[in-house]
Amino acid sequence: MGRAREFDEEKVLDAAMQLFWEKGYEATSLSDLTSRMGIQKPSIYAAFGDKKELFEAALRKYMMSRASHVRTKLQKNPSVKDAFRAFFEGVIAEEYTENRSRGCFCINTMVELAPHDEKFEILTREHQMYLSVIFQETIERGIQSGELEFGVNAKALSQALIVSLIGLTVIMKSRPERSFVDNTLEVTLTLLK
Amino acid sequence: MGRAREFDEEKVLDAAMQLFWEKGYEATSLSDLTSRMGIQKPSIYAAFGDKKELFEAALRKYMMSRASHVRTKLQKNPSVKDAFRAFFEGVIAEEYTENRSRGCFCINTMVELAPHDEKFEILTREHQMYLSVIFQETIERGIQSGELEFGVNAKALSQALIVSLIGLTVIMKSRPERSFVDNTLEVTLTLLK
DNA sequence: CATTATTTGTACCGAACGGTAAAATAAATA
DNA sequence: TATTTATTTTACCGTTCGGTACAAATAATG
Repeated sequence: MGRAREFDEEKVLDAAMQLFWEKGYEATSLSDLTSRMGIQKPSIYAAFGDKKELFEAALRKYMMSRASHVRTKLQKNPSVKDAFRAFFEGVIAEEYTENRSRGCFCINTMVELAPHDEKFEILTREHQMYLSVIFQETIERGIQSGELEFGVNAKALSQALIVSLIGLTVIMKSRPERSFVDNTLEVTLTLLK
Repeated sequence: MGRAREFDEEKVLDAAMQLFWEKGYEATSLSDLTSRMGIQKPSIYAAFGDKKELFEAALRKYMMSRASHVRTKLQKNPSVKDAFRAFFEGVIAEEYTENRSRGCFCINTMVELAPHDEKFEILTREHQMYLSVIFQETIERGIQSGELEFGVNAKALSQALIVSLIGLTVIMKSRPERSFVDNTLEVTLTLLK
């Protein structure tokens, strides 16, 4: 019964995600969204609610796919040290390949919205904690395999690596010389020694 | 000749700085600014130009005072390790003391504007590079005094510390448990051996 | 085929946006 | 004191904002 929806909900949500990711919440207008999503405002409201709810849906979608990507990448390599190196190098390469860096949607939101909106404070914090657990599991795998020393504090170390990842992601938005991030990565990876 | 200005340019610029620092560029309206600065829009335009120019002036003022504060803090302590620890702990305490964290105005701008405005890409990058030189000089002082090993790569290490500082500042916006940042700090400081 | 239920496009809402013209005000100069 | 020059206040500009009422369009149901 009733007219069938003409758009793919996942497709248009993905378009909204890209836009919010690039421009942030405030700087993205509904008119920007209708162009990019290819549907009109009433369709957006019917499917996702108001602008903030659409933003939240887009952010959740990002976080899901991001966490899964991180887990996959870290599990791919039998060596934990190599896995972290490859992961960080991948993040760096991505930013330096694209003409303009998008960084991380979650980090952008942590800066723009978390201090003024408790919902996003919680949402972004939980995502970072989740990533840090993925890091921790990887480190524990390295301890188990004997690649890392038995005495390593997996939790603290994983948290420090998350913080470095955030710092790297953020400073790359200012396009520092490549040597800056390369130096940083080398020093940071010595924490796994 | 002519009517004298009734407001203190430094005072009202400082008020604008606080506001932009808290809310960012897009989310701060001219109406917000007139309330906080205590002057009307034409006075703002006469003294500072348009919204972006006012923002830039506010950011420059912030960066100056920030760099000077960092230099002072690091120079105060004869021990380089203690100096870095005290500095990082100060940054952390500041965020956890205030009800809502403002973070760092420069970092906020790096996230919000640097990817879409080359002027702010350069401005924020140069500030971070300047801070990293201050870090580097401090580390070199530690090498000279014998507190740090002679073989330490002062430049790379200072860059890694800057990245950790950025990461810490950003993640605190999501109000993680105190143990998270404490762990991170302990691990990060091991880089100074 | 007529009815019903839903989505679509259009057109519009009041409010807020960044920015400015112009008159009123006040200080310094002549 | 009259004039000049700059600043302040007020009122307003056109545009865009997020959001919605409404009617045309379209699909499934009876």
